[in-house]
Amino acid sequence: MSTAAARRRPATIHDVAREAGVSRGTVSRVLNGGHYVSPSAKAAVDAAIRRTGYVVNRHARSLITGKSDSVAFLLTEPQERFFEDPNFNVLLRACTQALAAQDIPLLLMIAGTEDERRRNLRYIEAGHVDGVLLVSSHSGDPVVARLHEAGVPVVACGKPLGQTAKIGYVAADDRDGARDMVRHLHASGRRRIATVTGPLDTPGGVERLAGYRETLAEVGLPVDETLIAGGDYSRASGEDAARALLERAPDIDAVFVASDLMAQGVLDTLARAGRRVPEDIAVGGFDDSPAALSSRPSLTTIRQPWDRISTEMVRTLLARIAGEEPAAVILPTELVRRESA
Amino acid sequence: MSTAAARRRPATIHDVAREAGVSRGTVSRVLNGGHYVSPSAKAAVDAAIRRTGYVVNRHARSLITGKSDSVAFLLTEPQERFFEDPNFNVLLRACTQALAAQDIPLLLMIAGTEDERRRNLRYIEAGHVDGVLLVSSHSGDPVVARLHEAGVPVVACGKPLGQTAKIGYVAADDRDGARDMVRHLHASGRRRIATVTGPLDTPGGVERLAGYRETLAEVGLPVDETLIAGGDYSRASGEDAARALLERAPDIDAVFVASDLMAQGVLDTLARAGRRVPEDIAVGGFDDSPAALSSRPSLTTIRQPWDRISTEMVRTLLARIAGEEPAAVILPTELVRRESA
DNA sequence: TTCTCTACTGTGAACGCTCACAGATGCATG
DNA sequence: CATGCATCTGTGAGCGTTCACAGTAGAGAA
Repeated sequence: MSTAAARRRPATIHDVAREAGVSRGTVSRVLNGGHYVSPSAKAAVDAAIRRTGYVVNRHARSLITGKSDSVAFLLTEPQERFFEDPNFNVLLRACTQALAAQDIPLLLMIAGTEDERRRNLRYIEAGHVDGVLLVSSHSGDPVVARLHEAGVPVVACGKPLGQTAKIGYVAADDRDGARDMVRHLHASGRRRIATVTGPLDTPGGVERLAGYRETLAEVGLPVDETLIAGGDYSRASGEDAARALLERAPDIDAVFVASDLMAQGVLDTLARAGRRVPEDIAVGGFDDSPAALSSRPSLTTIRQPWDRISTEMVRTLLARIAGEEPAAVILPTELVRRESA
Repeated sequence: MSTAAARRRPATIHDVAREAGVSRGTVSRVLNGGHYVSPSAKAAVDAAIRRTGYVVNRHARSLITGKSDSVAFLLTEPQERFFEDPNFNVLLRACTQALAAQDIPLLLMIAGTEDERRRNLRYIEAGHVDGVLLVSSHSGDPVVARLHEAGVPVVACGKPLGQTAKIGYVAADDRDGARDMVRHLHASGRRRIATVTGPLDTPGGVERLAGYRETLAEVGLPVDETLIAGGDYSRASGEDAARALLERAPDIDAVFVASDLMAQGVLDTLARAGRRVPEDIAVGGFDDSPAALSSRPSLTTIRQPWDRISTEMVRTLLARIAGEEPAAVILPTELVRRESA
């Protein structure tokens, strides 16, 4: 403490009690809702708190209550996703702020490697957090089962695939979003509509493909398997998929791409192949990420309500912590029309 | 606890002691380095810990040690930056992992609004975290002074501007990076080298401009103020700046842009104005963000060593917490040659 | 009056850990 | 044989809360 002001010993509930001329118990009651406290006592305590600058010691509180009043944001993605996907930013930020509004700190945990996974699970299972906001897309993630087994309240972002356990989750209506996009492409006169899927071990990948299939059937278009190319949400995989599609089916007039990032790759490949967008081929993305606006042409896409997803995740998790049953929340998406379709 | 396995009462240090046939004190010593513990006792305790699945209760520990063994990552940026800037992702992720390696959780705090700022400061000043990794670029941020005053160890990302207090920080060598880029442009034959600056109340903005000026002087080129256009790191500001430059000095043959995002805007404007890159005008960026690779043409840029910045921030902060004096760490940048220059 | 009920208040006992201290043991030294 | 020292071990106190409980006072009912 040589260069900075020394840290004073912070005021305790005892100091406040003495200052206010009441007992610890009364101060504690004021702190926790103020029931069974006379107005005069409450006023005295409030004043004493202000005068002393008292802030509860959460460690002491947690020690006795057995709750930590904190929540983990656990990411079990391979690292690249976290980098590339701009949605994580929004999600993380909105969750942090929704929690901050309730004075609950968010612990960020990243479990990329097996070692990190073990360490984080250990921490969580030790009861150091009251609940977990889980971002994990791959099918059959062992972390999900482990957390459930340990009895830790969990809310996932997106429906956890391949889980027997009943886990609460919040997700955008991927299937409906895909339907909207394909309907839009069809309504604008396209008849050879291809798709680039996301990874099929993720809920988004599966659902968006399902929506694509359903809509083709609905409008009476044949589902042609050569029009379906697989991607992994990365830009590069979009380029590859578009190349494959152009080769297998040069007559396509539209592509529904399961993410904006891949759509950028598709646009690149199409440009290189001399196809004009949207004149020759319409392209629809998914996510409404910043990339959608900055790409050339700008992307028609499906907006996922990330801010609402975040607040719902937090709300659902807090309810779960309070003892409610796990629930699934599906939120509507929105078609955003721009230049590419 | 209806749907999930009930949470068992976790093992305490007492349980371990009984299981190992020693006292609490001995277990505690094993937990904290194992000094003054006989090999046989240590072995018994280790075995007992494994058998009971014991994990320390950090709340109890913190209550007596007065330390929290956690660190805050505090962001006092206006929100947009957090979204747009891909560097935050890398920084945040690397910090989380560097801390995780020491078993120190990271609390994510975002102080966009005044209310959030107050809340977070209150939390930090109450001693709920041992130190703060601070990301705040604007000059004279009151948060910096407040934290310093409260005696909380702080390490900033980038030199804090307009602070009288001595704050430790870690930064890339912005000035040197700018020098490298301008030298590179000069070496490739360019003689009318313009620049688009970052916001001049941020260290990056100031230093990169300084590097630009120094290098022009060094190679004997006149510093022409009409060749300097201001930006705010956003893509849109890059477009505007490029337009202004083309108008004021149509004969420029190179632009050093202080961020990749702005450089993308510059590329857009140049393309619209019919200038070819790099044939007519060379463009150099800064950051080596993903955008640099995906832009067309790909951007020659300056890589900031974000992974090293992160690990150094963590290392410095932990040292600071351990009582060392605040230090400044400047890390070298690297020129990445691509198509645009 | 006496009893009951409600509103309020204070007190001791935890929560699980670390730290200081006291004590024990063994070995080298005087 | 006493003394010192280093190594090892157990014990009690206390960190700052909350919670259960006991207790007081006053109002209203019997």
